[in-house]
Amino acid sequence: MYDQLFSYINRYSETLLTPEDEALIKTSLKPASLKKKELFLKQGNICQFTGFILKGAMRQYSVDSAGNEHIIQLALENWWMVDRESYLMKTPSVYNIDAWEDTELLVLEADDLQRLLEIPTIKEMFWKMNQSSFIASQKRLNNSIALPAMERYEELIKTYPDFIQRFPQHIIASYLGISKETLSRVRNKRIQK
Amino acid sequence: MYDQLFSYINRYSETLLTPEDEALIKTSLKPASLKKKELFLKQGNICQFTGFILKGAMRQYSVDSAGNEHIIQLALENWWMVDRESYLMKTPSVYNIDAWEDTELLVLEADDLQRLLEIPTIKEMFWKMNQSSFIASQKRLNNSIALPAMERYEELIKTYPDFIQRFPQHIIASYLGISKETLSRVRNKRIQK
DNA sequence: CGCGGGTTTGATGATGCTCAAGCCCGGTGG
DNA sequence: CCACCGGGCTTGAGCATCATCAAACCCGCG
Repeated sequence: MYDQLFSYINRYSETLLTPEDEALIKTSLKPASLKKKELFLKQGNICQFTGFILKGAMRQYSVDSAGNEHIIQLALENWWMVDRESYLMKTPSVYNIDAWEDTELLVLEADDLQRLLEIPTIKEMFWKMNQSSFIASQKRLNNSIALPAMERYEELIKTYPDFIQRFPQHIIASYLGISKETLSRVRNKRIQK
Repeated sequence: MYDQLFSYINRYSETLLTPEDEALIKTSLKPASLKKKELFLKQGNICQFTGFILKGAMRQYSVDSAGNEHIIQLALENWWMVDRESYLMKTPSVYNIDAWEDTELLVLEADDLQRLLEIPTIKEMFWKMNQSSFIASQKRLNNSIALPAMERYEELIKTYPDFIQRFPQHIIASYLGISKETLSRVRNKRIQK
């Protein structure tokens, strides 16, 4: 179960984990599981855990005043899921996080994270993860202000083809910031070509 | 000149910079200046520097196939400006970065950054900066898919009131992902209330 | 067989864009 | 001192994109 995490970490870092590192990781990250639609984080609560997805699919989303969901982030196996702001600042979150499929996780409390960051290999992994999260977020932002619906969809297919397989279209639509009807029509037009 | 940077760093970290740290910083970050509209990074080039703004105002933007500019990021005094992806991966950038006002900077090459990161205080500062960059970017993304034009403008006024003072409206409009005409009309409606 | 979740299709309308014109204002040069 | 110019802002008309609402369809499952 932990091997999946270890090999993930080793892939992101120059120096491999020592057995002692692995032992510390095992005591810090605890197994958890979520049924489909079960909440991992509820709007208004403080995000207690960072989750590493072993198996399954999750969503992070906000709910606006009209009750519409807006998908901020989707995540599959070997992704980290957390509301960083709430987790780090211990402030109430404006987002919900839930499971879209039955999901197996390893979860990490904020205090334990601090201990883990003593391990250089771990620190390096999180460092790189932060970098790439920011870069990805900035790209998506650029797409969302610079590209029309159709091209945003094209981009998504190129960048995260798995999402299309694993999430229904109305989720994908929300992730792209368009309505499910518009996405449906966009897909029709694509096929015509 | 460097004092401004030192006090910025000290504000972001628990432990203060030592005189040796400061000496290393001085040899790593070099003064530079840009005239209004002068490019700091040109689309297609590799981003060579991270810039710390001592005085002035900068923009980072993409240009779409129709020739329209889309503002990805605005920055004022005590902000860092860089295309992280290009800078770190040494890949050609899809963005332009230029000065909107005459600007004084301290610039840092990627290799020198690695040396600086040996200093724990510096590492901690960049760590926190990465975190908050990501959080800010995610918030802005959420706004851009969840909120209509008017509310996005309200958010901007709350979050970065300085931007409104320092940048003309057509820049603000582009930052919000709307046309300058729409922003103009939005502002009219606001005043009516 | 009926139900629930998901997708499609059509009609209608809001939001925001484009294009074009005019205005305002602070230079700059005659 | 005035004319003109450029950059920025505003306003209006027409239009494209996309959202909303409603209905129908599809299909896997109890």
